[in-house]
Amino acid sequence: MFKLFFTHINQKVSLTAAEQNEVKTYFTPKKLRRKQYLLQEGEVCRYLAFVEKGVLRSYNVDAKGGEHMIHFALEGWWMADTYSFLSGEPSNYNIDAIEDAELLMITLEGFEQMMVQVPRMERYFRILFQNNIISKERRLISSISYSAEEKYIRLAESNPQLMQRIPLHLIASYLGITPETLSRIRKHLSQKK
Amino acid sequence: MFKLFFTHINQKVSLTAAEQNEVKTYFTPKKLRRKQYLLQEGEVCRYLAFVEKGVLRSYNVDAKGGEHMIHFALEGWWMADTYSFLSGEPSNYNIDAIEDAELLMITLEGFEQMMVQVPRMERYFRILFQNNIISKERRLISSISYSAEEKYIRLAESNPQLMQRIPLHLIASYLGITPETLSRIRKHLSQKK
DNA sequence: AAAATCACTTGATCTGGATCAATGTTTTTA
DNA sequence: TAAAAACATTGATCCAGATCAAGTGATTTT
Repeated sequence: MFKLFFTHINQKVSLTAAEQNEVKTYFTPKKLRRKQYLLQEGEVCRYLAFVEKGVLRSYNVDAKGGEHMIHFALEGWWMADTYSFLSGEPSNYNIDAIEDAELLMITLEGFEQMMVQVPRMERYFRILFQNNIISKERRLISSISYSAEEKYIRLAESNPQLMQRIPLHLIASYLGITPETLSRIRKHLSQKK
Repeated sequence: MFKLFFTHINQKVSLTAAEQNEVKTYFTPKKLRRKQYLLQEGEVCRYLAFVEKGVLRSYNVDAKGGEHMIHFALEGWWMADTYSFLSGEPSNYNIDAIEDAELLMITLEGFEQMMVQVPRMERYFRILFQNNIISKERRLISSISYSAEEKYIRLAESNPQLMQRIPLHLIASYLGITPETLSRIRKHLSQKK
């Protein structure tokens, strides 16, 4: 269950066997069926989840009932509504599984305790957050400075795995464009080649 | 010089006098005149800078010569091209001063050493990065899901200080809209009231 | 295995915000 | 303190991408 988990962590910081055993105690495994919610709008996000298997997404619903996909997480990624998780305020987002998933979850209390007890995990998260900032920055710039077609190309290049795993209408939503526009972009790109 | 700096840090973690003295040794002060560059496109971003005074911005220049403002930093904020700073790759961005500024700067080597030597600073940055992720997420959602007018309102509400300090055409650029559109939005909003 | 829902495509039309252009205003620089 | 540069506003026009509408497979549900 913790195989992928420690592989990922040990890529950034090296934990001793003792540290690994301690870290394990903070996490609870959970299985999620396709379409099952991990978090629903209005609830407080109680868990930060590591995805061992499957795919999660987070999204919100606007005034007109339109869904906007905010994030996704494949194997090896983390998922939560960071704001709600850290502040304890109710979330504006939903998180559910796009594919059956296996998660390792930690509560905020567990997380904070672990930061104190296992300094190397604080390092791990500092580094993880650094990298997260870099990729959010990339997405932000994409979203502000590029055309719909360029956004799609940049995403497809930086995350080719996604295209296999996530339905196109969700990719469109993630890019902030409509499925119709994405369909036309893909048609256009395939004709070019 | 370090007054605001330690005020900010001590809001998140409490440093002892000894820790403060050690932390100081990693930082170099620097003054920047209005319009002076801290970083130019093509250079590696060698410093992470804390803004003691003044205002910085980062921006890039697109193929058509258009400038896109990516970030700004007022007093108490940090500024760098995170990606270039951490990876050592040349930056695609420029950073300069919008107002005369006083900075405290640290190199990557200094930063990494400080993370090891002063664990409480690693905690500080872990928390800083957490919060940074939350605000980037907010901006991202704004940019994907809201109209130009809503984006402006959200920014004005979450960062009222900005409106006083930063010229409107840069605010427009930060929001990913044109100055003309921003001008019309502001006219429209002022007529409403 | 029929019905319902979901995913994707294609076409026609509409629109928010961009672009182009001109003018006024404020700030900087020499 | 005059000239130049930067900033902001307003108007006219244009277009990338949204919206609306309809149709075709896939996949899920019963």
